[in-house]
Amino acid sequence: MERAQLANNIFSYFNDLGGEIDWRALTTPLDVHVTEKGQYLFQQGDSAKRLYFLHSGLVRYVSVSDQGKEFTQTFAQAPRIIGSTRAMVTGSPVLFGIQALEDCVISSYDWAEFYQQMRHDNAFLECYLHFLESIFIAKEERESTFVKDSAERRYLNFCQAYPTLKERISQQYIASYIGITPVALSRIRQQLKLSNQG
Amino acid sequence: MERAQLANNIFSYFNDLGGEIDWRALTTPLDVHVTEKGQYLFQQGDSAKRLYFLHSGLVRYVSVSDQGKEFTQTFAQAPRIIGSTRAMVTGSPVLFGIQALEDCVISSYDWAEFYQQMRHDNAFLECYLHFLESIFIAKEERESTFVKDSAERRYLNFCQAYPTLKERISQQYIASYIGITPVALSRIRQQLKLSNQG
DNA sequence: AAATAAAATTAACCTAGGTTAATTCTGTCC
DNA sequence: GGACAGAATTAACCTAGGTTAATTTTATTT
Repeated sequence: MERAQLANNIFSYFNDLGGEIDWRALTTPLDVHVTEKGQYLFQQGDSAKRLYFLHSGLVRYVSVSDQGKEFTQTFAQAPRIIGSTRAMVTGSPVLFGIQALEDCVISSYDWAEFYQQMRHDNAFLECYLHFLESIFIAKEERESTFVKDSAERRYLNFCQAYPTLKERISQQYIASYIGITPVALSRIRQQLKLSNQG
Repeated sequence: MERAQLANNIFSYFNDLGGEIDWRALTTPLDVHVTEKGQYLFQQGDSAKRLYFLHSGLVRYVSVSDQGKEFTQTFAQAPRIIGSTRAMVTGSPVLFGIQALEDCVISSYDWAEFYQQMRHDNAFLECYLHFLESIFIAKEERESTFVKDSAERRYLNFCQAYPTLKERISQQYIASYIGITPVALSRIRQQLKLSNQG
């Protein structure tokens, strides 16, 4: 894909958030990354002060606990902004890695430069604001499902919310997304199968 | 407290998020609410399309599961913006109630009007954007603690992060904030006492 | 198609935290 | 200061999900 084409993907993604953004102020060069299935765009602990955009493919945000257990925070499908708001804003190391679950085309801008150039555009600020609102709402819903629902409910919710993802993602990652072990997920699926047969 | 004084509290809170906001565009009238200890500002399921500001006091965001169990999402201390971003943005009923843990003075603006009047001010957008970034980051950290840490760790984290809150809040609410029962929290405290004595 | 590796299932056992209920402690109201 | 209510503790028992390990299924590679 051409660089100009990639940039256009990003521009129209932002515009679709509800604005008429004037992109002429943007002169920051765009980087292109091709990440193969299984590989990491960046690892937990890295510095990741860039705004990434997933043009094609599928990734997961993985964070690893002190005890070495992997936990999937999010799945993200193209086309979408990806990356760590926290790392971009605070400059601190990322709390999760981004792993490609399928071959991906990803591009990126340096966030500080991007924001410096675009912050004077009202339409841009409004779009970015809507983006932040949407990811906040998603996190809030996720928080609620973790505390209120059983693992079985969380699995059913996932299947209902992401019927297509369910087919593209291996079960171990679904388990790590709903916060249980693959063994427990298998058990739950077994029980569901039995109870559905009546 | 005078209405003008209350409005100034809100203005300077926003300004402190890093901007020079021109508030002259704002003509929306401000409402004043006085909420006594134990009372609710609004209940889960209500429509809450206002931007609330907590001038004094302490509240918790409470959501109740289908099985009738209470869960505390957040504690918020004055001075702070409170309310539901989700309800303001989507217009859907709130997923949590706000309960006063101490007597509170709260004021509010209709969000849609407020935003309509202020959205043309770049400095305002930037400040609100920083606010959204900060609440998103807080949620992300909370998500991570829920999945990675044991209840004991979560309790210790809470005590370290909010040493003063710990004294002001009854244990049952701390338990519901870290996602366990009061009985379990009591057990954990007991174990900590024992292990600290060596 | 055979060989290998990775993923999913199943079973046996274990543990953190839930549940219920009795008991003590801490207010706060008259 | 006595009486009552709500909060916290403790104990006994229960359950969802973790752990380990053996077995089968499914994907990859040659």
